[in-house]
Amino acid sequence: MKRFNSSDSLAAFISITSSKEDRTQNTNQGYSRDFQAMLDSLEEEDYIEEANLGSEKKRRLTLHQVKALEKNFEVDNKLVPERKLKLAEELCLQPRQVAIWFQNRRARWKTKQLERDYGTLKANYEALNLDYSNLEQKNEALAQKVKELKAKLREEIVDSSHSVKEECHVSESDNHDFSENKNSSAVTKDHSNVSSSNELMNCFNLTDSRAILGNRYQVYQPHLMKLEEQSLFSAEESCNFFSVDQAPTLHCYFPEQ
DNA sequence: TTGTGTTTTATTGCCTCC
DNA sequence: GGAGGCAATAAAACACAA
Repeated sequence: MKRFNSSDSLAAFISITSSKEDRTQNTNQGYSRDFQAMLDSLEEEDYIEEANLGSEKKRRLTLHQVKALEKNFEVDNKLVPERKLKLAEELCLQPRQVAIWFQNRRARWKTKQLERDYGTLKANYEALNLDYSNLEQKNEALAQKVKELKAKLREEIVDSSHSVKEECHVSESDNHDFSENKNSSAVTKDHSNVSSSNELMNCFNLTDSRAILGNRYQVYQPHLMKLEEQSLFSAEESCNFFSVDQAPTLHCYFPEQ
């Protein structure tokens, strides 16, 4: 527990009188010598009276004292006992007053530092928030674009499916002999009937959407199923219709192989 | 002049370190 | 256990609008 001792009162009195000196220096310039003396005596009476009454009224430090303390605080915000005593002596203050001033000054500095940190964090948060909003907008735009492209792709698939059906119907009537006259050995794996296969492939000369479609086989599989369902061709015959990567042949395409 | 909000000085109680 | 730091708080001093 820290308590004042008897020397503190004396130091307080010294502090008070020194404050008076500074104050008169600061405020009473420009008066006549007599008037100045009168003011000095009046103020001295006041201070002595206060001191005699044991008044413990707070007295603000003079500008000179505060400036000196601030300067020392900038050098080091902690006080070692030697520096405290030296400062107290230089500024006509109690060592305790110097210690208290530094303590309060540290508290003020800490508060300011917290405010600065808060400001920095707030600025960082706002910048980050802005970045996030921008990214979110870009993300939404990209999602919209993907949606549009998917819709477009669907349309193209539907269109091509219709055209395949129509073309196949036409082919069925035109090449009726092909499907009827052939027997199981008509289409052989030696690919002898190249010309007719070319014709057939022409029927399926689909719009080359290779640029759009990544995996043609998968994409066109439903069409293949429809063709099979309609019994337009045998399973073997329907093979390889969409293998546009190769020269049009009647090679069967077996994904397992 | 006065009420009110802010700043500064000082106290108190607790904690840590040597 | 004493010295010193810190947080919380009191109280005086100060600033300022009405």
